Amino acid sequence: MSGQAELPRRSRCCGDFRTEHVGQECCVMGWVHSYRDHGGVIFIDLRDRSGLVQIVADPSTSPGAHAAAERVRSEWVVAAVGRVRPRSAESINPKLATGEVEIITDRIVILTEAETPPFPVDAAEEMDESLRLKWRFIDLRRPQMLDRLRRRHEVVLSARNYLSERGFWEIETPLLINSSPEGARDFLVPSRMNPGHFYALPQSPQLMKQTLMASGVDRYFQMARCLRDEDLRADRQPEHTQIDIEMSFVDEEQVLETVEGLVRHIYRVAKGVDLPDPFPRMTYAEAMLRYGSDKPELRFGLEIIDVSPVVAKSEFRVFTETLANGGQVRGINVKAGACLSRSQLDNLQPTARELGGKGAAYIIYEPDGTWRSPLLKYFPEDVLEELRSLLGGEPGDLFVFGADEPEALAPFMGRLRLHLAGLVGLPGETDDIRPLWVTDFPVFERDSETGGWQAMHHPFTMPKREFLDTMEENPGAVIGQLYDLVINGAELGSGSIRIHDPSIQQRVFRIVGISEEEAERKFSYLLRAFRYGAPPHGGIALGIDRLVSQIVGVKSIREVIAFPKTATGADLMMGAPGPVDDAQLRELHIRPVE
RNA sequence: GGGGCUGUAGCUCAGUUGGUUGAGAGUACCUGACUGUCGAUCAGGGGGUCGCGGGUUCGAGUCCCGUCAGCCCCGCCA
Repeated sequence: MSGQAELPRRSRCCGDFRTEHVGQECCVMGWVHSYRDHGGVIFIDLRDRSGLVQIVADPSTSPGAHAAAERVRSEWVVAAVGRVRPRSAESINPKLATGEVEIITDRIVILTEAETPPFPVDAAEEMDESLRLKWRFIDLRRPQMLDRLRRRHEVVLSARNYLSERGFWEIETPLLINSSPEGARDFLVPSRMNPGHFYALPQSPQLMKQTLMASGVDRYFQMARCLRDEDLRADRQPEHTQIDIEMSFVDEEQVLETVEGLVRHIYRVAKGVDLPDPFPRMTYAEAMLRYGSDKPELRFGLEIIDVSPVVAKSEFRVFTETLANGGQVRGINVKAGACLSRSQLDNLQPTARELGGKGAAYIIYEPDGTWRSPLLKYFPEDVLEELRSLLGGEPGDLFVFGADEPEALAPFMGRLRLHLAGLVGLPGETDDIRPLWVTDFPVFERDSETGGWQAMHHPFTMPKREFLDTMEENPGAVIGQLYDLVINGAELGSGSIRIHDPSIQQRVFRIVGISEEEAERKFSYLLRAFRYGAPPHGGIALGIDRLVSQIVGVKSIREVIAFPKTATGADLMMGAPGPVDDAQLRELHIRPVE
């Protein structure tokens, strides 16, 4: 009877049986993946996380096992005791790793019966994601999903090993901390014992890990949960995990070397590939000019090129007037883009506006060497030729242009580049992995609302030495010791060398408009710690969810998180967030507004 | 806060300009048959608030408005 028989001892996982085990007595346990009842002999494919193995129940030799096998249904949990035997040549199943053997059972123990699952575990087609999330425990049974969990484990384990071997200590920092109003919106946790006071869940352990450096920890890491109450995306969840790293007595170069080594190690262990050594580097300024993004996708070209001097010689008013007003015109050579359909070309204009541009113009260099474009009448032949030369045009290419003031043009061209790449099928199916350090980020940027200066990364970023004397004069020009790790167009990590000198810190706070009282209130313990002797230090945080989703080749980080949330922040399996009792609220001194 | 896409048996989907389909297919499920299958096969059966609400119409799965849910994007995410 279900759940009552004495549990036999499992001898091996289902997927591990091979011809070398033939003749062995064995006991396997798992879920009934499928069964084939031939009236006489019954076959059961038994599944655990290692794979499938075929169990055979023969009524002529084991009527008891056969009777149990007759009752069995999909996803029941059973144990089968028997013996490994080779399959006959005709019945070998090359699709199964265990396909050369099978287990002839003389005893089947039904461990648990199961309701019919809401969707099949071996579903060929993709299910609706909300269904998968509601029944996540079934969804995770799918071999593909278990494999992703395993690979995530391998990423985390390999990171732990690598860092530990290099003297990093894994240290946990609190989840209940104080709120700091700038940056992302905090998740708040009311304090029962302190009416009207709240904890916040950490957006990152930033201040705490820097404090650990002041404590002399020297090298720290943590698999850190980070929580932000902001809107979700395919690559953003309200809680995500970072490999959080901080090192003392190092400069930028040493941090980059360490992190590169770590990331190469992870890819070697979890994906079996060797990444370039060293990673290529590009400054922020160059990335914005050539790729229109601070996270360039390098798996294809389609670089952005300034064509202002050339198109200035055309009579196309949109271009010439933009140039006259201090703007620029930049172009992209979409290799082999002349094959785009008429409707795709017509859609460029509205699409460009959706991407935040003023518009997009195009010129086609036909395979036969002739030109085609609505703009042809404005472009003399020699200007076209000059354009072609500048853009490296070959027959069959498509040139697409945008015009605007430089600050708006760069990000627009970046989005346009990715859109155009998609139209011609780039990057396509490829094993290419293109890591990149983007360095030399500005420390300060204009606040779009107030117009004042704010920290681009965070206010603890150390400006490069050459800007230290003069940073108040032109904050916008100050480059920081700031670096992002980008792989295939995704930002996988971000870090910096931090300010450890209280006087520099004070000046930076002044530039971003944080008063001494405010700084003392928000960052009290860190600033206090630094007054008592802080080492030079820096670090980085790598997003594990993004890293793993890239390693296993999925678009959304939800595919590599066991229990992720929907775009509205709901957990469909557990039904969170949900209402709470009035009594709970009273205890926390909270009353709903309304 | 805004834009786009999707919503029809347990699951994946089809469903023509609104009317012969009193809502279909495959699969899953249930019953029966079958001793070598591995997407088993064969026969039979049960199963639907067409996301929800309102409207237009003689008539709505189909058209209109609203709403809910999921997905993608913008804003947001130091």
